[in-house]
Amino acid sequence: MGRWEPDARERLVRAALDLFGEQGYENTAVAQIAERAGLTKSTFFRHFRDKREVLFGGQDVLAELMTSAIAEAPADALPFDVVEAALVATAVTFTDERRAHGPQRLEVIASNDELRERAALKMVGFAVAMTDALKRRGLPELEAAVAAELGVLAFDRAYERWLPTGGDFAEVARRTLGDVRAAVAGLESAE
Amino acid sequence: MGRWEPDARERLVRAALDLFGEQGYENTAVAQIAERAGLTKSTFFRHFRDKREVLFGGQDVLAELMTSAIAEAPADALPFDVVEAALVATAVTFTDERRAHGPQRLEVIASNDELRERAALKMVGFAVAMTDALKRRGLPELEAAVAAELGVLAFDRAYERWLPTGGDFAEVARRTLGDVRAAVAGLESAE
DNA sequence: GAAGTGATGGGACTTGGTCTCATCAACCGT
DNA sequence: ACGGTTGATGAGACCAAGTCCCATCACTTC
Repeated sequence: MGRWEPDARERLVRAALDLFGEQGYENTAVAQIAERAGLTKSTFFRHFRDKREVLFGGQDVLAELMTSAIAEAPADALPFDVVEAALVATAVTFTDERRAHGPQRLEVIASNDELRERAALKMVGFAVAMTDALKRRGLPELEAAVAAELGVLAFDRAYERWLPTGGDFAEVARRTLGDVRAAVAGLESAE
Repeated sequence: MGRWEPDARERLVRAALDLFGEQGYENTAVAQIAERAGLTKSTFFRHFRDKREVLFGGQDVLAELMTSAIAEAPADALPFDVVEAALVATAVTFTDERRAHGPQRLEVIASNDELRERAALKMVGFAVAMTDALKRRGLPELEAAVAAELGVLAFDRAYERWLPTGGDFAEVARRTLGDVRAAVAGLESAE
């Protein structure tokens, strides 16, 4: 594996994050990101499908962790507990290093339509992955979809809770999913 | 309001749908769509923010219908009933003419990543709109979000149910939301 | 040391999208 | 009827995203 400087991909991510913060996403050209990373436009697109993707690395790993956890959950576990296992399984990826550039990343995403769009697609991807995994356990299709959708909602909120404080993501995820469950119960019972 | 031929916007939509069907979305250039509609690229982008948007007209109207219905629902209505009112309120837009090019539209969207992305964003838009409207009624934030998310799920499925058969969308929406409610209840009670 | 492999550089090319200016049809008031 | 205004369109320059192809270089292996 011939290389000049190592970690081209990570260097691109850092350069992108910095430049987006300095000048905004739209005012930053891909060529400029590559240049700051000591690379070229060609190499950038060899590492990322498009300009947006540089902010969404590793989402496929998350989906994989979720589906594995769902597949391996005890056969008699209740749907919500299976979903909880899926969220907890992603905790290994929520490292301190990831937390470091988290807020900056969220800010950039919030500032731009294209990026919000990509974020939405990633969430849908999680929902689809979890739905399929739940169906494979024999859960009826609609129940699987509902459970997955609520799981993604909880995951999203858990991330936002975890970012400022840090700590154990698994714990935050469990608590957040518990809140969602309570909210569901609240909807069912008349007020 | 000076014009040469009327209905430029609709002509663009028709031309786009036809060309996408014939050659695929990616193999169709905006200039080509405009040409078939007897217009130019400039005019296309005056009517649509980007190439994708030509397939997603009127989504803002839907969001508006939903939020209005939620705001005007009886003060003592239960959350799920408010959401039901929101879905039912959109029925006026589901005309036979819209049903005509529905399948073609769905097929094109399914064929392309960019378009699935845009579709996902539109759904998120609905969810946000409904969440806000529900919060304005005094519903706790998380309950509002959960109710909205489930409403969007039902809306999505109702549309796919309605497309092949046609008929009264309001009826389909009510039935679909009922199914979602039942699924939620199924998740809560042990199996 | 020669051949092979994998990542990179470089540049041509297409197309989406923006911007600016000119044009033309309809409308309006006198 | 006539000139001015308005609003939609045409035309073309321009930039950046993304694709493609081929040359190049570092590192490995035999």
